Amino acid sequence: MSKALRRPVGRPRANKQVPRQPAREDILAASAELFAEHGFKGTSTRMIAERVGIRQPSLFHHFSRKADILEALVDVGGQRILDYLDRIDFAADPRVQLYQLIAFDCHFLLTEPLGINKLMALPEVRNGPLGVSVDATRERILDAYRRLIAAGEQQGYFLVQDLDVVTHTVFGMGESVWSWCAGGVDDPQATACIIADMALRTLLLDSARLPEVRESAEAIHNG
Amino acid sequence: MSKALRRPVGRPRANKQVPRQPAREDILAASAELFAEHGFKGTSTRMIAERVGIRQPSLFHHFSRKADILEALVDVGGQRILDYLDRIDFAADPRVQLYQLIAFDCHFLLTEPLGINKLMALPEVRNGPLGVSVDATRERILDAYRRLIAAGEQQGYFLVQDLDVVTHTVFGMGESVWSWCAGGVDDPQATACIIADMALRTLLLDSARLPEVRESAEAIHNG
DNA sequence: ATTATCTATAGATCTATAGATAATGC
DNA sequence: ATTATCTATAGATCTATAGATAATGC
Repeated sequence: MSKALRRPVGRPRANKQVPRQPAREDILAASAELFAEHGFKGTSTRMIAERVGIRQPSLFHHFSRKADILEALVDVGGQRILDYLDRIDFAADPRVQLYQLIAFDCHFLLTEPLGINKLMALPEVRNGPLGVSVDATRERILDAYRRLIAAGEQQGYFLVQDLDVVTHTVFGMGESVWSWCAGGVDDPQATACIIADMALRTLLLDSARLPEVRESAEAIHNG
Repeated sequence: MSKALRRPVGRPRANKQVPRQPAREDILAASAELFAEHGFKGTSTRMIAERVGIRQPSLFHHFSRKADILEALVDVGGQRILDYLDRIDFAADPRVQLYQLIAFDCHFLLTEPLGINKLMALPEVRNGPLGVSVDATRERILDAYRRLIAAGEQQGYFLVQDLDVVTHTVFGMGESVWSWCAGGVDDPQATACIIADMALRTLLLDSARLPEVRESAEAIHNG
């Protein structure tokens, strides 16, 4: 008998279906979709439970408060990016590092299965009790962008009129994918490169150097 | 006696304060702030009423459903932009027209008093019953961007790798201001120009021409 | 014994309606 | 007479708890 068909521990579900993955995973996936569509307050625990295929109070066996579900989702999303930031080499060519950062950011947002990017726009995430940790994460990402852009300017590669405005705008170029890629995108890698290209053109004094920056970035990425 | 001190028609408010502007205006302003901070569902009619200084059921004298408040707010924001779109001259130099569109968009988002831009990110606006009209507005704005970018490419001014990706990203550069200008910005006009500059550099094959584009845009704007 | 679910429900909201009331306008 | 507010409240949620139950594990 395959393990998947074996009845799991615990009372069977009312709908008699056997879950194919742990309920916790199902809850997170269902909640991510619903929160993105209806907002946190606009999604009732009943709606989540219904999509998962359990009764509403059963949710509380896995998460003791509704807000904990949102918190778990946001944590997952933040961690992946923070891990990447730690691998940036701030001593290397800032043009190449920035290209890679933007491409990674876009690619992550385009491929991450739970659509966590959309959750970051929820007022409950930005202003709610989670606000503190989300803001800290966001600030760390922005800071990486800011440092790379400032370094590129100092080394004479970039034209920067106002560091803060430029940083936020470049950051926004990557983030903006979530607002329209809802249905996903054919080739996330290619899209990420187009956006990274555009971001670099925004900054480079000599945009003729873009091809070599792109090549270096891809060489390191693949090597 | 000044008109402001004269008691208005109707039963006095429980807090005994005399309103200085029509209740309807107060309700819209209070709701815009609260919706942006807590989301639509996360804002109760009681919270709105409290901020306005009236009792909760009194709201329904001005708006018969809570959703009507949100709808009124979104309509105001959309109309200003749509009016601008009608004034675009698609026969003129697309570089200049695009520069002006981006600058207008940013400037509007940075100065519009109710912060309506933030409301556009609410799931209830994007996916709710209002979705239809909001999507139509958004699509019309995107279409203006798309047409100008395509025209610029055809006339040999712009480099466009993928019209859709480029259009959304350029559009997103303007929109991204709402995510960080929460507290407002010192010089909205200057910020709008920096962002329009960046957007054009993203597209221009020959970025040395940017100053003349900017000058033309400003000349028309002031003329 | 342990686990994951179930049923039933308490208690706290939240939206909107009904009908009274206290002003101004004429 | 008209207006904008008020008080009181119905009816519909929604979150979370309590305690029962139906599986597996040993």
